[in-house]
Formats: sequence, C-alpha cells, structure tokens
Amino acid sequence: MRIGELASRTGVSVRSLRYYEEQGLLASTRSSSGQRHYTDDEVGRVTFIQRLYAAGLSSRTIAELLPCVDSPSMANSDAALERMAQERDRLSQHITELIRTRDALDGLMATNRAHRESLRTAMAG
Amino acid sequence: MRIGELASRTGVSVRSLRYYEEQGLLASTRSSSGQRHYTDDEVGRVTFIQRLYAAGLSSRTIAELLPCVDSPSMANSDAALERMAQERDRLSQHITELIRTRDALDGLMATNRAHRESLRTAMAG
DNA sequence: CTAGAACCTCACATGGATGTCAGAGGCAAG
DNA sequence: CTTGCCTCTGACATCCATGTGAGGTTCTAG
Repeated sequence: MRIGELASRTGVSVRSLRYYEEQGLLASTRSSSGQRHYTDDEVGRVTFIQRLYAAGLSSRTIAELLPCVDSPSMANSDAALERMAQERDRLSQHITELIRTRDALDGLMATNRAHRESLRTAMAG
Repeated sequence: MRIGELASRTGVSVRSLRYYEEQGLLASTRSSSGQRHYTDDEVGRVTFIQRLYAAGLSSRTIAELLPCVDSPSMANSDAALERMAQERDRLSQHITELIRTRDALDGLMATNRAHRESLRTAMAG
C-alpha cells in the first residue's frame, strides 16, 4: 500500500510516517518513481511505535529497541534487552504515579460532591 | 520561605515556579522589595501541580481545576467538576494504554530471553 | 562595608513530534 | 490530454514547559 493508506489505517499522519522513516523506525520500498510502498505488516509496526511514543519513549530510544522486535538475536539481546528492561521499569513507575494522580482526582471529586451535597441539604433543611 | 527554598523542597526549578505564577497556578505574597514569599502549604500545591503536569494536563487545564482544590464551592463545582471528571477519564484511559504497552514490553523481553536461552541450549547440546 | 549568593524582570533559546506550505512530479478516470 | 488526487522533498511554523543569559537589586555573612 502507499503512504496515504497506511496513514488512514493507523490513524497516523503522512507527515509522521515520513518522520518515522527518517528516524529509522520504519522502512519502505520505493517504486521506480520514488513513492513509498508498505506491506500489511507495517500497520502493526506503526501502531506499536505510536504506543511507545505514548509511553514517553523518544525516537532514539524506540530506534534502539525495534531491532529487538524485528529479530531476537544475540546481537540485540545484550544491550537492547537491558535498555528495554530499563524503559519498562521507568514506565511502570510512571504508571504508578499516574494511578496515584487519578486517586487524587477521585478524592478531590468526592470531596467536592460531598460539599455540594451538604450545601444542598443545608438549603433544604 | 523564598522561591529558592520552595524550589529545592519541591524539586521544581525557580524558573518553573515563576512560570506557574504567571499561569495563575501559584500565588505568592511579595515583600516590600518585590521578592516572592510562600507558606509551607505551597509545597504540597506545587507537587500536586507537578503531578497534574505529569498526567498530561496543560497549564490552562490545571488552572481550571485548581479553584476546585482551593475551596469546594457551588461556583466551582459545576463546570470544573465536570472538567475534572473528563480529565480523570482521559487519564484512566491513558493508564490502561500504558499498562498494555508495559505488557507488550514484557512479552517482548520474554520472547527475547527465550530465544537467547534456546540458542544457548543449542550451543551446549 | 563588602563579597557573594539569591532574587527580580525581560527576552530569547531549546527540544521533539507534528502541522503546513510551496513547487514539482505521478497516476487513474473521463 | 486534462482534471484531480496522491506523493515527493525541503523548509519553516507551532506548541509549551523549561533553560539560559543579561543587567540590576536585595539579602546575608564576614
């Protein structure tokens, strides 16, 4: 498929797909006229890249990890696997923090609702 | 306390504290010479602000929610409470996605470890 | 009093993914 | 062939929290 279709299938802009290629995250075969062509596999790859971006990884970091996805080999395993474990832990810690934040918001909303309720009751009483 | 102390207590840069004030997130009393002074309460406020930033809220959004923190009143409750619920849901959804990403990383690491193991075994056998 | 640290304002820089525009070429349908 | 849409490269714009530096004032310790 061409880049427009990949974009619409993944929900990622054409601009971003070209950027991913520039960053070495995504490969494409070029037609004789220079247009990029992709296989169906790239759809999953792009959504995975998006997932990693959403997890706060930078292009550079993603580029380091992706070879590990492509073909698990000894060459990748050593450095990249440790890097991945490190990013996993960072992410896990971040998740913990976000959950704490969500709890804080929940508490805040409860407080406000209670306050509103008490006001309403006072009015009625 | 003055701004430097608040900064070191919260781990937030002086620059950022001034920025928070500029965005209406943080108030300070000024000494006659114009220096900012804060109470101990502000420490918690700043860390909460940081927490919200980390949760992906913008200054503007945080500014909308903070009045709800300061004093739960009818005036805040209506709009801000709904906004808060909305942000809470967004955050919750994001957490879900991050957990999915963490799982993906775990799976990836497991695959790589297994592959490495099988290679090692093959070598030995 | 003085040196140095902390503070003030103003303003410009940065990073990183993405938006957007310009100018040109490619490709399918009428 | 023409019309319209897609794609190409290249470059500049944007957002936004934060960094950084200049030039000046204030506070504190010796």
